[in-house]
Amino acid sequence: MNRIIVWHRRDLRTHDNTALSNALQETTDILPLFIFADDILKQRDDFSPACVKFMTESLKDLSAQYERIGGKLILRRGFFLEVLHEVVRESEARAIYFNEDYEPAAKARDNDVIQTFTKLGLQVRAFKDQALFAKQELLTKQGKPYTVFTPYKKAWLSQVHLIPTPIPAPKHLTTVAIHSLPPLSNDELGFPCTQQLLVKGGSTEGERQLAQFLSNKIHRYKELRDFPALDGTSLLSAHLRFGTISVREIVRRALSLLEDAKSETEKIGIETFVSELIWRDFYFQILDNFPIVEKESFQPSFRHLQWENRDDYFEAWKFGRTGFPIVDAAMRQLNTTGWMHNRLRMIVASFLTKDLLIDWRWGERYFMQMLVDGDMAANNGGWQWSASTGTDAQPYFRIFNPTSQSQKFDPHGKFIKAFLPELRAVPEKYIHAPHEILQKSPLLAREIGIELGKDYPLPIIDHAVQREKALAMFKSAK
DNA sequence: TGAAATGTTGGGGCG
DNA sequence: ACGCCCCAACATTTC
Repeated sequence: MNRIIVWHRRDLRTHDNTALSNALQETTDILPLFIFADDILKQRDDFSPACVKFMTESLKDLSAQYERIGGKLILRRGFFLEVLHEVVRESEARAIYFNEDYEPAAKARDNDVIQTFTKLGLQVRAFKDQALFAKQELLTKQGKPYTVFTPYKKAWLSQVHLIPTPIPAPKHLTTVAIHSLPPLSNDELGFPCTQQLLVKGGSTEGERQLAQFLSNKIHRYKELRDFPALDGTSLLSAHLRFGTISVREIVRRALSLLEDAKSETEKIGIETFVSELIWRDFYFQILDNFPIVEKESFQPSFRHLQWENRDDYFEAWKFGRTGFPIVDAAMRQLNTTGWMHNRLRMIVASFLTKDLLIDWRWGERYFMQMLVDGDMAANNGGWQWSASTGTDAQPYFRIFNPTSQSQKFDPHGKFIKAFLPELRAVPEKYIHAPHEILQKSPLLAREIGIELGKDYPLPIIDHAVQREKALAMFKSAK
């Protein structure tokens, strides 16, 4: 019997899937498996309904892909090890193949699986798939993992020729008939989702999104990506999170566009986008090589910062009631759509940590509970960067001014007004700091019919004051 | 992948 | 004509 279980986790596609294509080199008798894992669903509070929704949509698409080529995706629910035991017994498979993961809990689980089933005589193999370079493939001259992005990026680019050519989806395989659950919904999984997601799951959708980005948007990526009112970003984050697209495929196509780029801006657009993918690899290898970052600041000197951690400020931040329009609009975008523009993620993270003086881990967890693309490595890396506690973090004294960030990146308040309808009548001049209407033009407030402090909150803090407090907090920790 | 504070320069008003 | 002051614009330093 030459039957291989291909255990899907965050690689919900059949094309250019390393574990699957390796299995197919040995047999066409494939048992594609996905486990709705109680290990995760029951015990973690950092997995979002939005993620679950994207995942279930992606599983439907994956299921259809397998059916098209003669196979069948087997869905099961339970604890990982128990389900794997069942499936191994029922299918009489000789091997389990999967794509490796870099989160501490997942690594522990996978080691467990390798140990357990190797002992039972199965062949268990883990493949690199979600990253282009991972683990310790790129090391400094001293033989240590990189902790600074720029030299990491240089090393990454010098090895770019090693990235394997993507493998097309298989044409045919067969799956033995064993029991499979019907696709489960958000409600059935205990994660009811009320958000209106901007992106749909599934690799069919991922490919569509990618094609659109590469043909229409990547050329102006550098110019437009910082403006949340514009559609300048790739919107591929959730697809990358669940592996509904192959990152190798993205890089290969981006680089081939680079070869025949006509203008300098076009080149820079493509390079900037690839650079973002390098950040993604960078944070995978940080989490893998320095797993302490999951729980603690990377910088030892910043592990005992005296955060104020005021609950009332945290609530105001979460629900977009801080009185800083750009922050509030951003948080409402997150709450209602499960996604937030990258520039805004930096603004709200700086605001939470350096204006509200709240521990970055509170924000990190809230993002994981709300984001459709929540990925531990990237989310943790981003938060630690913003909080100045991480590898290659911004210096602690680099503190965003929420109002000037707003003026710079949402100059007409178009994004703000899209998510804060109560401010629609506020003129451009005041949209970034509406409370100034009270001091500078009290008549205007009546004219536009808005009562500040009631219809929209007054600023809950004074940026200049909080900035000084943040500087003092960091200085005393040093 | 900042912002604020401080320093420098140069033009224009003015005695 | 000249020095002085003011201040905007820009540059540099500091947090």
